[in-house]
Amino acid sequence: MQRLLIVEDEPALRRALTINLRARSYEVVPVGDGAAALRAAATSPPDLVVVDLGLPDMDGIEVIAGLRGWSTVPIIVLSARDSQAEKVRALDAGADDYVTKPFGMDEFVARVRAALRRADIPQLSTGPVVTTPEFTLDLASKRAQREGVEVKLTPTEWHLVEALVRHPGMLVAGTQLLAEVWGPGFEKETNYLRVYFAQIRRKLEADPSQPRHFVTEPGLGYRFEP
Amino acid sequence: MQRLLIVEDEPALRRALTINLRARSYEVVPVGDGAAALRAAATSPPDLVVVDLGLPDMDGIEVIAGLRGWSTVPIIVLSARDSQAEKVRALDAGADDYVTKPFGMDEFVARVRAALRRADIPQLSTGPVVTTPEFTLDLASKRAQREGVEVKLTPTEWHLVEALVRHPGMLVAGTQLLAEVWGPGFEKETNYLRVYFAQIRRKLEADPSQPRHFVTEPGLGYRFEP
DNA sequence: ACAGACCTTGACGCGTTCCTGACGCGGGCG
DNA sequence: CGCCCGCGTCAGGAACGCGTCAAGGTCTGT
Repeated sequence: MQRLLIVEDEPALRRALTINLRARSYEVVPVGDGAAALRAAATSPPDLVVVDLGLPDMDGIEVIAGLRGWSTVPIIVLSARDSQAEKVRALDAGADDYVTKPFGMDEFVARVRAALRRADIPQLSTGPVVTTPEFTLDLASKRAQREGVEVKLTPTEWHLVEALVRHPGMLVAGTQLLAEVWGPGFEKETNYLRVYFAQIRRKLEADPSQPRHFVTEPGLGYRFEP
Repeated sequence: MQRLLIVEDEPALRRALTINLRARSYEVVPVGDGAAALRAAATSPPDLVVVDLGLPDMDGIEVIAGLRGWSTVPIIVLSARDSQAEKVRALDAGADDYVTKPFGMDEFVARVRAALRRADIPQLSTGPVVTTPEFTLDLASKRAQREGVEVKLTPTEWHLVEALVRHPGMLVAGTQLLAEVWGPGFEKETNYLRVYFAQIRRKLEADPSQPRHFVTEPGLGYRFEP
């Protein structure tokens, strides 16, 4: 989860921002003045900072400068002032975006997403990883290992595993898997499923003849047990 | 000098942007429609793209999507439409900033500066120097050495190495590499990858027939192992 | 104009993957 | 009790992807 630092002195707006961002499952650290903001950023670095220009204790520009001295965290500025000079000052001080009050919450959150996305590009993404006691699957980087040793899966095996693992614990009909992996029109080729699940089990399950994670529900479909 | 691609159909505004940005000593490539924009971006990649949402030949969102398929270049959107839904759509399609017309030139240029600055921040996880037990790559100064001795890579080889090394340990699809290095439309030319990876391995790997760092995952893509 | 480096393109051999059919097994049903 | 359907297993042939090599074409610097 990504942590956002909100620097806003007006309690009503601070509360509104906090609630809205938490609702989108960000971790939010709300503070009310610049000194607290710099302190919070230093102790536990956030992934993005939202700062109001009109703070009681110090100018928002100073907060930006204080952060930029040692951090490249994305900064979004909030301000009631709409003058060009003010925007230029904030952006050139190191802000990444400038939003004028009043603003729409949807737009604001979209700008937060954009800023996080831009900053995250170099990050070594820990993509969706599926873990069981016996093997782990990294769907993003297409890595699979069973009891520590790397296992190689073929393209169709990956495709089939993904289609099933996407719904953990759920029962997925064979026709649905066939349509997703081989395309519409292959719903009758249940042979494929038998052959490929046999290979997948041989590579990933401890006892391929008695699968514990890639389970067949006779007559219904298949299920992945985490 | 940094090159900016301006996509704006209205001649007056296109001219005004070009003049103002050239006055700040940017190199400006002005085009009038989306097709020309994608063509220009593919032939000589810009450092930043400014795109108007209201284009004669295609929706600006399509231009953004077309660029984002293979490039992470910063994109600033211009639009006369002020609706939140429109802004969210553009930002989520991959735009970095959204400026509503009419806008002040000073603010606009400041946003250009901010976007360029953000894109320029060196990638934290993979610094400009990549090191493995057998060879070292300095992406910034385009120098490579294997076991101490200098090795020369051609421009295309560098481009391909960069595209892959940017995601260490991750699997990168062949089509993605082709689009990034040769441009969109070359996704089918898998020959290029085989030829160039053979050359790269011959120059950098200890045993080119059994590569340890530039690994190919049959049917899936390629992977760089640090 | 010439030589060299670089990029593109095609052909060939090899290994792997995918598809297909056949066989055996076990449970449900008449 | 015997039949049938669904599932797991196995093996062989076709098709595909990859590595390698070599030749032609383009561009650059001399």
